[in-house]
Amino acid sequence: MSVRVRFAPSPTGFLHIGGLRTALYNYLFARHNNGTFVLRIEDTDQSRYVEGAEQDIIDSLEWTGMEIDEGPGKGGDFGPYRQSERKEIYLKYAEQLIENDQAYYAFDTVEEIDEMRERLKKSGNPSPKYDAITRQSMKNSLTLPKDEVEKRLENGDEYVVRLKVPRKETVRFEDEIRGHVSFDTEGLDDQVLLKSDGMPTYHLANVVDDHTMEITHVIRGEEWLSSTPKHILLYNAFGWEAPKMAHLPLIMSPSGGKLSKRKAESEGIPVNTKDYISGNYEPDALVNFLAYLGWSPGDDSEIHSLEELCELFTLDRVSKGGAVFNFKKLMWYNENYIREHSVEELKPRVKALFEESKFEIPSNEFLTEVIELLHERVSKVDEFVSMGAFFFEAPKEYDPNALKKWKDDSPVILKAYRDKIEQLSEEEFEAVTLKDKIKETIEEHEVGFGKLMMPLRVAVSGQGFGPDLTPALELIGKEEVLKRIDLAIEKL
RNA sequence: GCCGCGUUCGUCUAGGGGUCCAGGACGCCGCCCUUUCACGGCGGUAGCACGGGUUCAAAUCCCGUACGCGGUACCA
Repeated sequence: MSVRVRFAPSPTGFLHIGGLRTALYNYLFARHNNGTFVLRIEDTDQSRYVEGAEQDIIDSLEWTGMEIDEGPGKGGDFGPYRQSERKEIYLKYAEQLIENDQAYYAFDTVEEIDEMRERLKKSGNPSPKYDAITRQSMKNSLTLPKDEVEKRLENGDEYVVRLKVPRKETVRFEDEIRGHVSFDTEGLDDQVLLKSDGMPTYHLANVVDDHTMEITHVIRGEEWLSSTPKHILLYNAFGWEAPKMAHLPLIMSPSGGKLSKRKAESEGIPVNTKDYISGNYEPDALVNFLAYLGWSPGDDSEIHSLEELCELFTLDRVSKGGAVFNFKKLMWYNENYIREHSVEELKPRVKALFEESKFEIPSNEFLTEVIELLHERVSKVDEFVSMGAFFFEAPKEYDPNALKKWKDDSPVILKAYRDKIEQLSEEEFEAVTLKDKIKETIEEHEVGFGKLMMPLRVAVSGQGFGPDLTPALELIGKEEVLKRIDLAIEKL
């Protein structure tokens, strides 16, 4: 049987970076096995539905280069791929379970259930459940006379369908990542399968869909591990074979705990995929980084394209423990990929960014040189703009940090250099010559290289770091360079 | 509380009983290259949570403890 996996996010907001990794692992697994990657939208909670979330998910996947084989908008033989559009299917299966005495109608109101929990808590039960014991004293089709149940259903009374969880049984399953896992049903409650609004809960929908969509491997986050026994019970109740299960370690925040929006962002980590898109990160860097958060190919390699990752990925190499999101490592990946990309590849994106910032690009050659000069120095593609703005305009202000290098004798030395290069013709105003003049100047003043270099850099760029200086001067041009030096001497 | 899952350098990880006084990567530190900023190269720092077994031999297997994380909803 060919491999079929699904990424099944719920459209309750923008795609979380953890969700993206889950998608990635599913995708890699699918491609590695020549299988099918399905996108399924789990929109069964109408109260949490967020407009645009589904599109955000699709856009995010596309940005990273993951191709969806089946899904909403894409089609496929197992649709529809939105759970809200499959409502009748779940109803049918829920009724089937009731018929087979595997599930039952329950008419209790939320208040009545709360009351029951309160009561049990008071009498010393720390974790009251709607289970094999308590269901006997609740209002459901197991306790109510048959005709009353029918009457209530006919009247359109609100009800839910609950799974009849056996009282004392051990549910065992083999997790592809964790190995043998077992739970006692005693700790489970009679899971609601069908909500009173007619929508299925995640548990029912996911089991029905995974089965009817012929999913072979369920690869999802560890937060689902605890509900897996309910799912296994459901597969058994239907008489279906359960797919293979693989529970991924969670991505943690540097301060510990699940990488939640609030926590992550307070620690400087963007949490939504769209933040990485708008933040101009390299998609292949993010993918590479995410792939290695909880997985490794087992050798000493670090850099792999999506295609290579597909080739390398196997579930048995996924680690079990949670993985802390290491932002600096992401940035390392990002730098790496920027350097790997050629100037030509980078150019359209950099051009757009400059234009966004209202800089006028004099010529294609000019832009090429700017990119070349900065290529090895930027961590993120938008830094071409922040770091390279001075190619386009005089610094508006001087970085206070860089100004520490501006000493009392700086104006004198700088002035000397200025007067030297002023003698140069336009044609002579090129990097090598400019560098020679620097040498001349420092020799005459008997100072070190930095004594001139740093003030010059500050005067021209406003910063203490940046591209190779003399080629930058050449690119900016004689007139403008002289102007900036004069301005700096005057202002500083 | 209860249930479950985890635990190798600060972080991501390699490591399936001897070849491990534990390897790689990020970070950090130093040196080299560069009379600037970087890239790059080289080197260093630092870890098997703890306690008991099993075994000639344990990071590796078993049991406990601690700690962490997850779940415990008509949310997914």
